[in-house]
Amino acid sequence: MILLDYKDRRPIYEQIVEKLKDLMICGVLEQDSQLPSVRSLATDLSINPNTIQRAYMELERRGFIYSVKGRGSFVADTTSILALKTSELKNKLGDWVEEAKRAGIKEDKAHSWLVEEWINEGTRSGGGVRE
Amino acid sequence: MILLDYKDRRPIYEQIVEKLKDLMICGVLEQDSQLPSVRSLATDLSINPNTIQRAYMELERRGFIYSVKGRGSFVADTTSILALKTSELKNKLGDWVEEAKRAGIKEDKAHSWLVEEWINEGTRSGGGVRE
Amino acid sequence: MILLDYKDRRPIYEQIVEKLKDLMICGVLEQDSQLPSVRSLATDLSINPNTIQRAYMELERRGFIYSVKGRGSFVADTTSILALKTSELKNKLGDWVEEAKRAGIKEDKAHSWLVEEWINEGTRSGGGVRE
Amino acid sequence: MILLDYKDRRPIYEQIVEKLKDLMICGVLEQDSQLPSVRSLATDLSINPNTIQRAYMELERRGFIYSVKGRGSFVADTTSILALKTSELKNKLGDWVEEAKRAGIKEDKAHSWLVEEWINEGTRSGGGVRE
DNA sequence: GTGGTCTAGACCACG
DNA sequence: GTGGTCTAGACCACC
Repeated sequence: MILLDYKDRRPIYEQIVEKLKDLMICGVLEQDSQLPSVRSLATDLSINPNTIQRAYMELERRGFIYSVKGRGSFVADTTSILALKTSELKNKLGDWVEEAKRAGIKEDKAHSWLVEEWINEGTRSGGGVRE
Repeated sequence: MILLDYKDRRPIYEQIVEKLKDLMICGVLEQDSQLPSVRSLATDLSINPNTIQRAYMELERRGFIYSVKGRGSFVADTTSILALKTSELKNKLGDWVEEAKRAGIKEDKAHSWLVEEWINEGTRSGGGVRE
Repeated sequence: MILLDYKDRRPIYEQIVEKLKDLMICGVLEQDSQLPSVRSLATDLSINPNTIQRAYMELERRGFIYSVKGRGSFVADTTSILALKTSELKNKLGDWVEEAKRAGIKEDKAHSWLVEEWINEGTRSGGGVRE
Repeated sequence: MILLDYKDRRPIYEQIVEKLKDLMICGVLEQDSQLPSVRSLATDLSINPNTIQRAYMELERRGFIYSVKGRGSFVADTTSILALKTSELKNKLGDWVEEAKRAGIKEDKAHSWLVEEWINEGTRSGGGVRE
């Protein structure tokens, strides 16, 4: 379900956080359903349980999951998860706009790029450009 | 000319790279004009010369500047610089689109956000999303 | 009669302790009336009997109930229960005051907050501060 | 500067977080001043550096400090720190009020307790009542 | 069995 | 030197 990329500069635990966040948003992981246990996911990915623990801690901090000692970790309210994600995305676009403006990009150019990129179905390698 | 933000999580050398890139794109630093020497910029910013060295190395690797041993570092062909920057920006937008699609954002929603964010003149603090 | 909140970080047995304490103070559970048996309450809440056992043990330790081997558990003297609860509350306020003082809060500020918070009827979500 | 209480049920890293937060609020640690390094504080308290690391991470997350790789950790903007702390305290008082209401405490009673507890100068043992 | 905390020691990126 | 990440293995609280 999760594939780690060791060439990626981002820490392992962050990759896990992002991937699980995506799975929750896409609806693969349903509300209040149980996540794999810290230990089992660790052995599945052949990494240390502490790394998973850290990822889960981060997800709980951001309100995506809730953990119950002795029982497990569970997916939080999915509607609020979607709201969180949407707000994140809008912020990211705002950052991009700011950068594009500084580089002298015009608004209509940006719109035409947006159209163009929207068509590209899975053309890119995946996971972000390391410029 | 350059202001460092130590609260920024990005490494210092990366901040310098970005800032110099911006200055070249905006036309403040003209083609073939000489960049400040490693040592002088280091003392100006009161940081370690190694850090400047690393920034210049990075800029040369990406094709934004060229260095001549014993003479200094110079701004590369600005048209190609602009092309590089433009391509970077487009890639970033592509990454964003991919992420937005995964989150179920519709294309017209994205366009309306783009319009909205384009209006916001300097509303955001600057430097990246602390999600 | 009791609703468990698995999202709450506090252990289940502690939630039960608190809830039963509240019910005794409010007078829903009268003095010397019998509490539900460990097994029946466990099946009602669909949790492990051990957890109920632990909650009852805790309540007896604190003097809120008394157990008779082979007969069941019973509500203790409600006046002393109220006294216990009152003393607990006063201690908690004392802790708060100490913390507020350290933070430089003035006494009249605290009083005005108290007035303000007293008006808020059920505004807060319940269960503790996620600071 | 920091005293750990191993009898305290709270984790070590949380004690450190609270203590440092207090020191920043009281003004002992001034804005932008450097905190002891992860390693030095660890040896000072004779605990593992990872524990300090976690405390610092938590403080950064909450906006009390900022960390720069290779340079150190520093006290964030103290005015916003005070605002954060004030909001936390008000929330805690709100929780207390809710509990007091449930226990049938009257508002004037609460005010008289507040006055009373405010007078008690350091009477209590320190650190919170384990009921 | 579960999550949570702590220790010990390693390696990396940064300055 | 600094902070940050990861591993390995231990112990605790809870269910």
